[in-house]
Amino acid sequence: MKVTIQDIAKAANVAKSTVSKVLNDSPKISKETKTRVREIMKQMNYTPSSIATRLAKRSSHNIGMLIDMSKESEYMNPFFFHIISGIESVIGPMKYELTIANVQQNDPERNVINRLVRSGRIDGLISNNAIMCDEMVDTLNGLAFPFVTIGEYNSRPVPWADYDNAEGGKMLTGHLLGEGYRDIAFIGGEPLERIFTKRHQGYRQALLEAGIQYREDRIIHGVADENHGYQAVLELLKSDHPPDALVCMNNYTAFGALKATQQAGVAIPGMIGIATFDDYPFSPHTNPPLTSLFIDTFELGATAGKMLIERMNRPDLPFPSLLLQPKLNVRKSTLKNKAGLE
Amino acid sequence: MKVTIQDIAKAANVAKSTVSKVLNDSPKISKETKTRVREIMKQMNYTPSSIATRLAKRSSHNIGMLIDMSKESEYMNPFFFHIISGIESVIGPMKYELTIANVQQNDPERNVINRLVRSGRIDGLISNNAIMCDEMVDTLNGLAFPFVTIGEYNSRPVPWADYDNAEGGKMLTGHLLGEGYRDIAFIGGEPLERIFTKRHQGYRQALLEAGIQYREDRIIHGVADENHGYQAVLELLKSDHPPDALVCMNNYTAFGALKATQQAGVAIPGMIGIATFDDYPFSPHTNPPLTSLFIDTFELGATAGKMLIERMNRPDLPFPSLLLQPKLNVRKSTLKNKAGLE
DNA sequence: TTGTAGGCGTTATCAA
DNA sequence: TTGATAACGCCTACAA
Repeated sequence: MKVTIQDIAKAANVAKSTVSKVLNDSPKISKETKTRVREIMKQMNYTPSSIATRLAKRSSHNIGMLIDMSKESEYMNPFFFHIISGIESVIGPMKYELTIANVQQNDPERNVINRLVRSGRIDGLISNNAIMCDEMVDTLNGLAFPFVTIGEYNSRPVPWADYDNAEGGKMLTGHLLGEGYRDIAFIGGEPLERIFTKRHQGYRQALLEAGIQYREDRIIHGVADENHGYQAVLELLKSDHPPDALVCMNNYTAFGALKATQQAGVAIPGMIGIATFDDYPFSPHTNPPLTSLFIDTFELGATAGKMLIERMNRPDLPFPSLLLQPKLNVRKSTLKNKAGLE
Repeated sequence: MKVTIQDIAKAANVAKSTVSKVLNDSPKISKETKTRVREIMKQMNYTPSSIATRLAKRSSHNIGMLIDMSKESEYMNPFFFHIISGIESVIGPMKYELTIANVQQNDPERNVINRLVRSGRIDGLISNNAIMCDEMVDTLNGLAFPFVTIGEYNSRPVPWADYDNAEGGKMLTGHLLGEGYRDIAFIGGEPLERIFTKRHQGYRQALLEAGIQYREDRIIHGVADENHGYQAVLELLKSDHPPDALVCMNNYTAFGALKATQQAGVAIPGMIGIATFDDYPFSPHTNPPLTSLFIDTFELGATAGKMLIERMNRPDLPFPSLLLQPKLNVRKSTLKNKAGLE
């Protein structure tokens, strides 16, 4: 069978409490005993049972990450690996584990809480803000259970980490303005989406600062996918006075926009500039390459991880929130001034 | 504090062993007691400690998934979410958890084994074959520990699930031949890579079956990334008799190939056909859209999950292995016969 | 510096 | 049908 602390104790001729102290490198144990016991542990290939340790220590040393397989996939998919890696990069060295749990869409949310939190399976929780809901937040806070949201969350006191979407909207729009575009449409996103609101806000502010009239009819709401991008832009280009630039909610929207534009025979970036949120790995590979807003999702994960650990250590501190800065990757699709040069 | 089985027992005026039996729905407990105890559990908001349960049951009810943040990211990135989702879709309903662990590259591999396996943290393991190595396999098998590899593994007895890369090679090459291409180069992949070997084998067989001479100099080895694809194809196109079609190791290679081809002013698919392994989400969005080989990575994950569970239940059965079939998504980049039609 | 005894929250084995 | 009691494998006083 598995070798236990008892076996080691017997083999070393000491009490198991002594072995335990060696395990935890207690200063009360003599150097000699330590080395001797360790030697034996090595010989017998002993690894302490983490489950027993956890039971005794009353801590699972485990962090949970919520995903929604059914719904989030399109949004999370390209970032998931990096986010996970980021989280793992900070909690791994601290000997924490990462447990991934799927949260059913219509399943009463409490289940996750019971399954993960109340059962003591995890000591802390990281979740996408799209999965989180007020009810869950209240339960979690009621339990004084540490958690962090990836993505801004405002309707409740929640610690979160996010990229500065408003600033991102400003950056994209500002860049387009700087290139000389003047009539910029915003494609994709539903009015009530948290993420849309922020991005749109930045867009609007950039216009304001440039002294350009904000036009409600330049905001084309809709699902942020290729099809909507395509349809929306097709429509726009048919109008009498089409915009001369587009800010797209994400790369899929931008694909649709590219397709529609090319189909309509409108030159990019000469006649129209296209910029987009979310720098997917393939943004540089479209035709023309897409100017897009890069967010370091590894860093985002790492930040969320750090915040969570911090929160677990000092639950008394106020809810923190952290805004990371995106980075604009300028590519051909918006280089009006150099159009045709390359 | 947390409410325990003891508290419930007291409140219900029964022994904690009775409560335990209610928890496990033992047939030896009367209906009345069951409902009464359950009522109290609900009232007191009781959730059994999963750690204590596990200690008592000697099972972690937890499955480990190995990742290599440092190295695999490029390969795994686009598939990771789907693979995880697939695994979770089968183990989740069985109340298993999924723990993600990062395996350090140069770290003596044993550490993972100790940390995860010997410590009893997990009951089963799923790993990419690129992370697995013979030493680890031997240790795992020596421990009679159940595990499954995603990706074929042949140098040791290992249960694995994979897509049929040889068949994929045949499909891509066969499709090109069917379109009338005759001189097909294979771009990317190192001779010793397991995955290259298989894909190349299918490529070769397709040529054989079509009665076309296999030419060693049509195999352009190298890292499967954009840069190599670009350089390799640029070189090829400069030669006196360039190939009239390309099979690329992955989408990045294909990007490079596209770029080089366009730069050289060679028409796709009229003058040259380009097809690639791995249907990334952006394959349809290149210019022209890339014919590529789709693999259902959700299904791959699910299959690995099922195999692992099966293996944990009946460790006596011989090592299974499963080959899933890829699907060819034909797009414009290889439609020689319809070139210019669209 | 080491050992003894009890506890962590369940389950499992017997008795009752 | 229920209840004591001893595991499970480790940790933590407290005692020696």
